[in-house]
Amino acid sequence: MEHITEMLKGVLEGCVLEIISRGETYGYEITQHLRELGFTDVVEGTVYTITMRLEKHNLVDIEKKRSTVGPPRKFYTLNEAGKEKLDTFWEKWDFVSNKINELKSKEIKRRG
Amino acid sequence: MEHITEMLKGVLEGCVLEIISRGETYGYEITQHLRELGFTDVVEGTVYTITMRLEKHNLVDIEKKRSTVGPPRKFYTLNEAGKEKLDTFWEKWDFVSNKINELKSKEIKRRG
DNA sequence: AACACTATTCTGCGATACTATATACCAGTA
DNA sequence: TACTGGTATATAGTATCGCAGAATAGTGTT
Repeated sequence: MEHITEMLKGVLEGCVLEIISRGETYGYEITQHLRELGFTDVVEGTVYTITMRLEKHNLVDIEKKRSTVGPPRKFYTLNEAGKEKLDTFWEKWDFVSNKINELKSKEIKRRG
Repeated sequence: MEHITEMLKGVLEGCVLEIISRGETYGYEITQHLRELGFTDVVEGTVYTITMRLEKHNLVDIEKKRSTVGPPRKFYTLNEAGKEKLDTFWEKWDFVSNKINELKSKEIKRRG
């Protein structure tokens, strides 16, 4: 699926939070998870801007570890604030997606 | 529900297209529909920028009609291009929302 | 050395929704 | 007449977010 850029706004960060919540991981690996999920066009730069934002907002803890296959990796884990942010994200997601599916399936009340 | 601004990016236009597809309507009324749907914080200005975009992209036909309760209304109907855009929107929505719900519910494959 | 692969970092851009405001039209009321 | 409130379009400016594209940096292989 292509050209879903705009539709990903506001949800990609939530997806990254969710992925990090499953266990410590780093940017490059997050990108691969997203691609496997089906968001095949996501590139490293995009994920980088998100992880940078998570750092800036103090939602993650960071640990740098050496790798045998390349430069050091920055491993992320969610801290308490990050977990709260993730919970809030899913609440918003449920709300918005329910409303949109409602619109998709239901008749609209028309005024006289 | 508040602060869902970013999550609405990319879907609000689709919602407006869907609302117009149900029958000719105008900006102010579209805003009210969205508010009734649950997007209570959507304001006229936001919808206006969307309808202007639809006009610019030639997705709607326009008819100006007088009103007994205020200034003239600009009624919109979807043209063929608009209907195609709407179909594409729902395809993208189904794709994205399925993927995200998948992420929400499933385990992630972890590599060794 | 040269190359391939992994991985992070950086910067500027375009698209979108929001804020705030201005303008205009009409009805009802004092 | 003047005022108020609801209806309705229009516009300028701002912030956020994902993307494109490239640079940089380690490590192992040839």
